[in-house]
Amino acid sequence: MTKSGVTIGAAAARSGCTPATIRFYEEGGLLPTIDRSVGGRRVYRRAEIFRLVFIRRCRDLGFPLEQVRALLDVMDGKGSCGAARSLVQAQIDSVRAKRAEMEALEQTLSGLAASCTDVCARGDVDDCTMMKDFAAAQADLGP
Amino acid sequence: MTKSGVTIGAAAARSGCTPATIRFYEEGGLLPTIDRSVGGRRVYRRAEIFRLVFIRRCRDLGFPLEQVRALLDVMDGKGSCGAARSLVQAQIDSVRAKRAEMEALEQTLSGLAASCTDVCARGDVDDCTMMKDFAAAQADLGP
DNA sequence: TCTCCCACCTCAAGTTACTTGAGGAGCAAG
DNA sequence: CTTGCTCCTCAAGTAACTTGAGGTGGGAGA
Repeated sequence: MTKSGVTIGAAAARSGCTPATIRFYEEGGLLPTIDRSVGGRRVYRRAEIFRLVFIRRCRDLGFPLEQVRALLDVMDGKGSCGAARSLVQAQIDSVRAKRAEMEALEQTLSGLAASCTDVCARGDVDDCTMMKDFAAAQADLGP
Repeated sequence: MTKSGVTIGAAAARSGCTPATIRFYEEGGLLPTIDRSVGGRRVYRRAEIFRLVFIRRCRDLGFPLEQVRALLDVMDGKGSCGAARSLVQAQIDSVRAKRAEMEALEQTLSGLAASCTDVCARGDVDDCTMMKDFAAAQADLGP
């Protein structure tokens, strides 16, 4: 039962990151310095892979790397639970705002497409109501 | 009634872009070559400002510049209405997918925050259920 | 054992859509 | 005529990676 380690490829497969991304994270200090094999290859153990999965999950949840760094600090005991909670709350707010924006976009775009589908019989640009609607939202341009 | 033109600052104010962004668009070919005053300053007229507003609106709707370019081609008569329609449809799909993703994120994050708020009395990391939950989603890491 | 090829290594540059900064010049007001 | 704002160009910086060039290592098949 030696501390068996795996190559960057295996770590990538297990964490859902690409090898290049993993190296990038290491360079950015999100991972500790990784041990190397005799041949100079990186050797990943459980703890590192866990950390990679954690990072990956945070990224999936939309956290920017800087905040992932802060969350890792919390995980490492270098920060308070409250700090993590407020990061998460901020992220919730941000996601909620983005979701609302997406809903509005979906509405607007659907409207554009619908007007086109209804009115434009052929593919003639001059008659395309959609392009007109695109422009219609454009308020006064001044003199 | 000469063709009165405005400076880049005024064009920026009217279009909602910044001067730097406008120059960037010009360099990227989204705008035609802009006339210059005697002193070498860019002079914007109605058509250009209209174009800027159009670009701005497309960007607000989430279109990447490459697709904005395609939509501008349509507006310029260099593309079919059908082409524009399929771009818009693709954008709708993309926005819809993103919105769904945002909803899921909101759920997940809210769950994390709630578990923390319920259980964690103080700001002690060791007791923070949230950080545990972050980790909990992490499946088997292999040997 | 030899050879092959894939996975790995480093370093540099490219991507998107801009933003920021340095260094210099026009232009209108006081 | 001097201030100070806006403008000019060119270069570099940003997030979060990805891609590519050029070179090494190591396990598998012949």
